[in-house]
Amino acid sequence: MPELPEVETMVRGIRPHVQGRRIAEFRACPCDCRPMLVEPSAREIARRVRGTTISDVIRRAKRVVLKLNSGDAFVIEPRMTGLMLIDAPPDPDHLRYEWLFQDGGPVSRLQFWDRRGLGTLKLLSAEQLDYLMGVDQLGRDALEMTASHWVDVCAATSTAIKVALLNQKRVAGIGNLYASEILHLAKISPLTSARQLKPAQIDRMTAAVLEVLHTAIKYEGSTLSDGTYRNALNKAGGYQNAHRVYDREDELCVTCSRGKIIRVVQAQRSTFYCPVCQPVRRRK
DNA sequence: ATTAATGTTCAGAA
DNA sequence: TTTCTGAACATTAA
Repeated sequence: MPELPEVETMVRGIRPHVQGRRIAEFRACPCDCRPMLVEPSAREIARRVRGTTISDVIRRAKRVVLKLNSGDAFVIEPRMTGLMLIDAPPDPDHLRYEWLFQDGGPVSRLQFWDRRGLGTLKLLSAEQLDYLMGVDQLGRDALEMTASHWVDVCAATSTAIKVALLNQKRVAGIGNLYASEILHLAKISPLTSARQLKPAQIDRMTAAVLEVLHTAIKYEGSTLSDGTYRNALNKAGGYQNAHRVYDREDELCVTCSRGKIIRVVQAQRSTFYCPVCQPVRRRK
């Protein structure tokens, strides 16, 4: 489920291990497991990156970017179940691609694991990366959003605010889990039309986005009951214990202690909220 | 034993 | 133009 906090955790976790390292080899999973979207071909990528050095590791929305001193950059989208791991124990079922570093010392590895195989890996030129970094293809990063930016985003659509938060062209980085958490903290009904949000609500949402995402990063993301998500050292995150509404249907609301958390479906995704704290119509 | 659900993204239809 | 639907895949729960 990597959303912004999980991808940020991946980036912070792998950076000290791979920044400045020379790529001895890039290769697809040696067991030739299920294919995954990769551009160009794995063989062509291997040819282009052999001997280059990873100059920087950054996050763009929910993607991991490995910048190379050649100007090219790897862009990895974990999507549902992708992981970036450092020197992980062997797991031929989940390993998709790996980078080998030698640098004169013992071999160490960066690996991309993906249980479901929905993730993608691309090698982009500097020009292609510039395009990806702009706000045309992906919106402004959620951590960079000010109240004024949110006013613009909300004015631009009449869809439900929960659905708008998931649109990566409007704002980049928020996914299904954190959208529910943010709206509960902000005391906004997920069913409210984005355009109908009052200034006070937008202010609360602005603060809630930063509070929820920064706290989730501090706890190294959420590992759900299926245990899929892991940090770069293959350890589970801790933010799931702080979830206010996500996957807490029928539980008592932690804020008001009166409402029961309910689950509804919006845009074919589960939304969790407290009908007492997050009434559809604004109070007073 | 089938069906629904799960984190994300995008092509194609409405 | 914008918004909605289904598919990509693996695994688990009902």
